[in-house]
Formats: sequence, C-alpha cells, structure tokens
Amino acid sequence: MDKPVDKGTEQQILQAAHRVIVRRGKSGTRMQEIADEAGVNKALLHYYFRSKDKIYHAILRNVASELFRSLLDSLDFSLPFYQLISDFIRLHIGAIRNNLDLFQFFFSEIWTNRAEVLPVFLEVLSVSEGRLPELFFARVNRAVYEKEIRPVDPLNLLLNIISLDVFFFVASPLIIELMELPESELQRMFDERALQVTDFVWESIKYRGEQ
Amino acid sequence: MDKPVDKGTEQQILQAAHRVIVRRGKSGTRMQEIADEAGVNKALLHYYFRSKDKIYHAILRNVASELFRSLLDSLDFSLPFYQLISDFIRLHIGAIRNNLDLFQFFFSEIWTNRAEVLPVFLEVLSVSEGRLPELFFARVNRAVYEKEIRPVDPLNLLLNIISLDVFFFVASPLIIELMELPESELQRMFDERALQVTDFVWESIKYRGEQ
DNA sequence: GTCTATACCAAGATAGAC
DNA sequence: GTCTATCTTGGTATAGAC
Repeated sequence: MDKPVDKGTEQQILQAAHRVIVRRGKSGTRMQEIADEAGVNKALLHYYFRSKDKIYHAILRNVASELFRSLLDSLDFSLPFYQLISDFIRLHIGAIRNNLDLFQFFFSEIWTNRAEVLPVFLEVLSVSEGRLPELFFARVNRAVYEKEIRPVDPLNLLLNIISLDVFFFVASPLIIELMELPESELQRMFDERALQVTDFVWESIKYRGEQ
Repeated sequence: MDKPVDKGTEQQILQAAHRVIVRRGKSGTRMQEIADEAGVNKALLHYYFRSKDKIYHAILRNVASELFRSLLDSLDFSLPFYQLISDFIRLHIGAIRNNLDLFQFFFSEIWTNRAEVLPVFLEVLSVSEGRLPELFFARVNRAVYEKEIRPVDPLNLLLNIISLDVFFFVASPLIIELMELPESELQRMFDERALQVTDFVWESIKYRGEQ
C-alpha cells in the first residue's frame, strides 16, 4: 500500500525535522542535522520552508495536535464515576506512554520558549477541544451530589489526576537512576501505573458515608 | 556587613551566569548576555572560566546542590505518620515555590542535555543525601504494620506525593492559560496546595479498619 | 527540484595592549 | 585583571548551475 519510501521531499524533511527538533529542542537543532536525517541537501530546507523558524513552527503545530489528539480519546461521562476515572486514567497514561518524547519535548520547550510555544498550543487546543474540563467538572459535582464520592474540588481533582499521570513518566529516566531500579522493574511499574493511580485516587475520593 | 556590591569579578560572573543559564538553558545562553549582566567584558568570562562548557558545569553543580538542599530540610521520622507526610509535603512544596526557576530549568535541561546533566545531579545527590528514600520506606512499612495507614507500596506512595507536589508548580503557567484563571485565584491555589495535597493523600491511605 | 558553492553573521575563543 | 581587536567556527541563508 505504502509508496516505497518516497513520500515526497517535503514530507521527508518534515519527518526528519520532527525527529530532530523533538530530540534537540529549538536552539539545539541544526539545519544540517535535519538535512542529513532527511537525506537531502541543506539548501532544500530553505527552498521548502524559507527559514528555521518556519520549520520550527510547523513542527510545533504538529506536536501540539498530536499531543491533544492523544489526550482526547472519547470519554463516556455517563459511566459510573469509578469507571469514568478508571477509563480516563488508563487512556491518559496510554497516550503519555505512546508519546513520551512529545511530552518531554513539550516540557523542555515550554520554559525556554514560552512566548513562542504557548500561543501555538493554546490555538490548537481551542480548536480541537474546548470544554473537556467543564464536562469533567460538572460530572464531578454530580458525583458528589449523588454520593458516589466525597465532596472534592473538581479543579484540584483534575490537576491531581493529571499530576499522577504525567509526572511519573516525564520523570522516569530520573527515577531509574535515583532508585537504581532495574529496567525490568521499571517496565512493570509502567504497566501497573494506571491501576496504581486509579486505586490511589479512588481510595481518596470514594464515598464512605457521613464521617 | 556586606561588601558594597563588589564581591569580586568571579562571583559577579558566576551570579550572572546562574541567572542567564537558568533563564535560557545551555544552548540558549550567550556568553555576551552573561557578560552584559555581570557588567564585564566577554573576554573576562574566558579569563576566569576558559569556556562556556566550564561555566555551564559550575552552574549545574550550584543548581543541583541548591535544589537538593531545599528538599532535604530536616524531617522527623518519629512523628505520627499523618504529621510526617504533612510536614514533608509542606516543606517540599515550600522548597519548590522558593526555587521554581530552578525546577523549571532542571526539567528543561534534563531532556535536551541528559548525558551532561544526570551525572552531575547524581553525584551531588549521592554526597549530600543518600538514604532519605530508605528511611521513608521503612517508616511507611512501620505505619502499615502499626495500622496507621492501609497497606501501600512505599515507592509508589513516595512517587505519588512527589508528583502531586512538583507537577502543579512546574505546570502552573500552563494551568493559568488553559483554565483562564485570574492571577489571584492561582495565588490562592498556590497557598493552599500543601493542605490540598496532604488531604488528598491522607484520605487515600489512612487506616479505616478492616474493610 | 536538487545540488554546489558561497555569502553572511553570530557566537565562542584568543592575542596582546594597558 | 581588564579591555579592544581579532580570529575561527559553525550555522543560517542565498545565488546560480544543472
């Protein structure tokens, strides 16, 4: 089905640029490295994209939509609350594992390049999504009202879940070194992380009757 | 007490370098910017430090020890477990707030410069500390045994707490934009974060009798 | 469209006067 | 120890042949 390897030079360049920029960050990226990785001449990068800035922006938009697409897999807000957060955490962590490099890139660039990065992400986010938080907040409030869970602040709950999902993976290379875990053990923690988080969160919020 | 402003040129340069490197990251840093900020000539940077790499390494070690020092304020492991994690979280979050720029720098550099950054941090960590995790793990196991808390995996508990502490602050500029929170509201969340996390964690782990 | 060659410039580094 | 001037490198960008 696929054309052999030739997806057109422009695509070649874009894909190479994606890899290099995600790996090195903006100021660490060299046009030469992109050219090498794309198997074309440096001059061609400028022929197609005019400048490094232009390439960077193109990649930034790609990364942003990949990231958000990966986070917005369909959630069913009518499920029981335990099921909902269980699904949410599982999908979320799955997405993070599949796009670890993008998350790491994102957290690297957001500080050194905030002015450039934030607008792109906000724009992509606003078209692609918009009101996931509102839906979630409403569902949390209903769950409290219907005594599925104890009273909690929805925003803090969402942030807590995201913290537990994201940080572990973003920090994993560190954890490996600090804890001197064998690779196999880390792999196991990766696999179990979703269940672990779901359990931790649910134990914290589930309704247990008036205390 | 303090000498007026002249702490010696070398110190001037180090302090300027610290600010610039933390702000821009390694590859974003320009020797000229350091020189300007230190109020000296570019050539002097090389006179004192030979190369940009050397300066970067010096700053890296500084940052590493500042970060760890900030995280290792005395903990009293003989306190009741609730008191212990309450203290731990409060101290930890306090340290993060006071050194937000260092944390952000760290999470930026660790990905683009892993090979350079990790060894420095591991070395500084190994001399300055060593066995905080072990002490914590032992205390958790005792708390489980003595039915202060439900059975939990100590490593996961530690990682969960750190996630909840760190991520919120590292991601705060994003949260502001995404949630369109007013600055005042964010400030309030900052102030309450330690209590919020303590509550969330404690509700999850506290012993409630055989279920 | 793709290449070679080269212009141009910014940045790290050094020489040498003071 | 500090400066000015300069070298060198390497990176972005362009001109022009094919």
